[in-house]
Amino acid sequence: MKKTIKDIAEMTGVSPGTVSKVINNYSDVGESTRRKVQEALKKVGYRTKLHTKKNIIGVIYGGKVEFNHPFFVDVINMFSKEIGFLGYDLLFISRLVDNKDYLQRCKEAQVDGCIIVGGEESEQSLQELDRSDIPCIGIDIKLKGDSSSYIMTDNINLGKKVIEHFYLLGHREIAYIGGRKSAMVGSERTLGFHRAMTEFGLDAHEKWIEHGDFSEKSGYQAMKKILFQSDNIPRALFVASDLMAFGAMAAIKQHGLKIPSDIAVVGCDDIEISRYIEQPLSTMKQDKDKIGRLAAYMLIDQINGFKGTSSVIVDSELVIRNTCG
Amino acid sequence: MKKTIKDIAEMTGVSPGTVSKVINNYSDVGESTRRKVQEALKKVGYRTKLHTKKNIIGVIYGGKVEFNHPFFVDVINMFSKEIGFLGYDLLFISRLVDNKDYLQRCKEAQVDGCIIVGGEESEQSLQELDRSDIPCIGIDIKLKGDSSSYIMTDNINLGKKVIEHFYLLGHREIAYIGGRKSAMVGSERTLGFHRAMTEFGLDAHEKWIEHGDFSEKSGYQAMKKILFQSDNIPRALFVASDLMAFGAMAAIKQHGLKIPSDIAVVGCDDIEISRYIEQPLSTMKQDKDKIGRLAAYMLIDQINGFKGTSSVIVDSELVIRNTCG
DNA sequence: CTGAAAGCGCTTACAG
DNA sequence: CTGAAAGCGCTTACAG
Repeated sequence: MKKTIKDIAEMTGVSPGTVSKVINNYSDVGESTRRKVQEALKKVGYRTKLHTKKNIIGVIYGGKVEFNHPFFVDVINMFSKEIGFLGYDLLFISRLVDNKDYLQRCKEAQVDGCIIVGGEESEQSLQELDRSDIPCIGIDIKLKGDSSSYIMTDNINLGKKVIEHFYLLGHREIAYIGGRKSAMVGSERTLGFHRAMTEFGLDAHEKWIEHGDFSEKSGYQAMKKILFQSDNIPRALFVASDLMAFGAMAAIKQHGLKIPSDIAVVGCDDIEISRYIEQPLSTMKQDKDKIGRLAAYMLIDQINGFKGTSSVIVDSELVIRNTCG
Repeated sequence: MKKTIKDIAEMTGVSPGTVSKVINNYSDVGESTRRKVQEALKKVGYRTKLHTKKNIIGVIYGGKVEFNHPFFVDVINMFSKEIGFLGYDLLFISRLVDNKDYLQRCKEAQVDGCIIVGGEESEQSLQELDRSDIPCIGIDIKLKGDSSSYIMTDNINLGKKVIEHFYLLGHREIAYIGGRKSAMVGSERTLGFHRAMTEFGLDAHEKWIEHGDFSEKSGYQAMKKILFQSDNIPRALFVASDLMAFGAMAAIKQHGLKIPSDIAVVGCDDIEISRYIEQPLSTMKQDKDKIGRLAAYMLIDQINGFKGTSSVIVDSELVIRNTCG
């Protein structure tokens, strides 16, 4: 049975007008009355005619992530399938010229929850959304809000697995191309690299460490720097994204070096193209299907008020193809 | 100034109750009254509180198209950028188990317009949407409704270009793998193939013509059939999608034949992977950016009531890489 | 801080 | 087929 303001008023022994004021966040309501009414509203799941449940999930791409991002597109594909089965549609909030307020847009559209894909923890408008009471799930971005959680690959351990593999192959001279440090994903992979190097007693040669922005081009430029700045060349290279690895491989070949005999390369992500390219890339596979499915179920749990779900760290796996021993 | 039902009533010299009835499609209203009121509603752009403009575009994937479809993902990416600039968000309507009614979902969500991506003209729920008064743009699907238009590559001419290229290369024995005939895109490419063969005075060998469903696997199976069913093998192969071409190439290689020296292959779409694979695929490139941008502007024009925009046929271009002479 | 009451925008059973 | 009027769900200026 649909509840009205009047019902709530009766339940709480208060006038309909006062209930209306609570709903609309008027300031002239006593604190205890407000709480009492809010509880009742929540209990019966009160919704005004304009605010019926919309069954819409907001999707927000942080930073410079685009729609056709080779990693996230597969994550979101699986996410959309799972959440579609549960009756939800996906509202992709456009990035606007004037740095639009995501939170406001989500409220206008009355989304039931949000998924935030990539981007950086420092982005103002993402933080606002994170801190709001809209349930949010972050993919590769650490959300901290009370109604938020996130899913992220164990980026520190990921680095360790790569270095371990190189170590067992006998490589001691290892180079590294990281992503943007401002993104948690970037900084953690870098941290993982350094920790692993220390753990295996290897020197992280400063001239062999560069950073890009996860794009193919930036990987190319970073590798160029490494090859030109240093007198000797590394024997192995760990790159924090497959896209950057493609660029780095191009730079290596241009330099007249062979992969993997001169330099072994391991990327990170396992995007689809990595399997198809001329020389299929060895890479740290992140389980895109699992991440997408997890995100769907965690978000639904948040929406339904099962607070149990905290954040999840998923493991990664080395996929050996043709670019490392 | 916000108009109410009362204003409309005064404008048309009718009671507010009657206006309400027109708005809610009650049947007991006289035809002339109804028209008069509807005109007034339209003129002042009447919207009830529940029906303010939402600035949302519905996105519907027809048939089995998925979110990460290598061709459409780029089209939609460009579309979303353009339409995002104009202040719209994108609502991806989920495909539901019980063959949900797209039209109803679009009305509930009050989308301002729709883009329908792929799929087949015969799909019931797409037809309903097409025939509704919601502005729709079809990509690779022929919409016929009064408020609809579509964008499609010139698939007939596309076939001609491929055959012409083969012809000039001296190939006379040409095989063809088409897509689903129930999709306009599929049937037109097939038609284009046959017409071009006739035009160049070539025989379309029945055993060299197979059909898949645009997927990689179906291309593989189709090529297997062609290779096993026929005594002699063709010298050239035209495949109606890049994905099917990948499968066909695998089958050719398994058969111990070389591309392009034994069989020349040309695909269709120019998806991103085609450039990256071990043996980069020659293909008919469709201008994804242009299509995405066109779709955005045509849809906005429809929404704003500029009926001028009819459907658009875009041209394609042969991109020669390593699989044909 | 709270409620009684006027009012808004809309819908709908009913009379003609 | 049409309108006067009761009514619904909600908001809001005002009195206390």
